[in-house]
Amino acid sequence: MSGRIGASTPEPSSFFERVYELVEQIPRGRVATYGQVAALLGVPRGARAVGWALRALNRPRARTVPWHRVLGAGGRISLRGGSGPTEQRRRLRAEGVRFRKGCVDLKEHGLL
DNA sequence: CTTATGACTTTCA
DNA sequence: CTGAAAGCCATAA
Repeated sequence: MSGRIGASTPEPSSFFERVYELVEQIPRGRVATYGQVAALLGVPRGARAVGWALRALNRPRARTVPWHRVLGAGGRISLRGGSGPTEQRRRLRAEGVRFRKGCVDLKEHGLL
């Protein structure tokens, strides 16, 4: 490591790490949308990129990232197919999140 | 460098 | 409400 970045600099290697860090900071009982996460990262239009980061969690190397706290626009579950949506809904419910017609109230659980 | 994919979002019919 | 299309971002090949 010659002249590499400062050791005390968290320096995220990729956009992924930034997403993980942010999602990990989401308090229990609270939910955020892809667009919100992307916006907080500085990319209001990077909702897709955020989806890519979470999708990587599917892989066996996943860390303790509460991906189930990330929903689509309007607090709606974007995941489709597989046991994704079911698992997410189940976990959120276990955290005290109330569902409204299959959607979550961002007014109550939104990041504010 | 270009191409293709995707756990997104918004708009139009 | 449902369905389709376009736009934008990041990564992998």
